[in-house]
Amino acid sequence: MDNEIFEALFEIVTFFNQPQQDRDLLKRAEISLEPAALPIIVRAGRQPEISIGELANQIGRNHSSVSRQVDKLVKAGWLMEVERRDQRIRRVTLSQQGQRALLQVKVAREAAFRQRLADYSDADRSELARVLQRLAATLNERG
Amino acid sequence: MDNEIFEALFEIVTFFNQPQQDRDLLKRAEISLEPAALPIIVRAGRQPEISIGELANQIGRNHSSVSRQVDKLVKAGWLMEVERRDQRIRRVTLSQQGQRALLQVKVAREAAFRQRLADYSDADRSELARVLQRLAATLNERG
DNA sequence: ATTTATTGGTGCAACATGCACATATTATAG
DNA sequence: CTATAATATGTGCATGTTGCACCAATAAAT
Repeated sequence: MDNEIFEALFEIVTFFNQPQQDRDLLKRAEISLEPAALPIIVRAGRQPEISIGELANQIGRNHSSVSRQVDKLVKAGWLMEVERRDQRIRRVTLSQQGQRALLQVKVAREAAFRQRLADYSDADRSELARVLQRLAATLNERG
Repeated sequence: MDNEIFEALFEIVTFFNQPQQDRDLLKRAEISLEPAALPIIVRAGRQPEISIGELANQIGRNHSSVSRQVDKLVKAGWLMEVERRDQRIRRVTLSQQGQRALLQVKVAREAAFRQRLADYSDADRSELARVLQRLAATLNERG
């Protein structure tokens, strides 16, 4: 049965992994943000004061690459650097502009998604919300 | 409530979007496949006889880039070219080797995922499977 | 038969990435 | 307290990937 759960999840995740959607989205929202930057923005939104190393680790790119991407995003005003307690660690947080951008991305994604749920009754939605929320919480435990 | 559904999905999708996992995975499975090639393999698995253009559109990269990636994957034996009915269109399908690789990736992802479900009872799993399968089917309707 | 549209391949310049190494800071050992 | 090790990031450089503009081949439309 875990197999079925996983198969379905694989389909769902694959469906959402369509950078083309994000491009159109960013264009429509008139946000001048390269799609390559989105993973950084998303993670900065989930985890304020995230460090270069944590970003690199989560996104799966070399820290040097992430460092240079973050340079750009800070310069462009999407991220803000936080005061350094440990001087080695550069931590960044979404700026207000960044938060607005992330929100717009979510809203646009949601709009595209909402259409697909047309056939769901209120009870269906309620169940879906409950099940997904638990799954999200489970996945985010620990690591 | 749709908002909550979407928030949870966003979290779940973000969790799975960790290329680092795929790297480790491919290494453990001893599959010499660059992570950049995975989206192509995955989509070829979902949609046999997929064309360069469809791949490019779904993955969000330029067709020229995809064309060159596909060159490599064919050369390396992961993909097979299908006989051309329309001579303009190059269609590819997973080779047996490619199918095995995709399966291994799924199995490895599943193993990492399964650990997280430790707290789910059989009933919980059953419900999760049912709800996710319906969602996956809903998302895959039409285009 | 001619024109138009579709599909994808190629040269080229720009950008992004990883590696190896350097630097700065903090933690640890003695 | 000092010396050493560990951590976190930044930089130069070589390599790889990407998109753009254009071209060639094929198919569809007029």
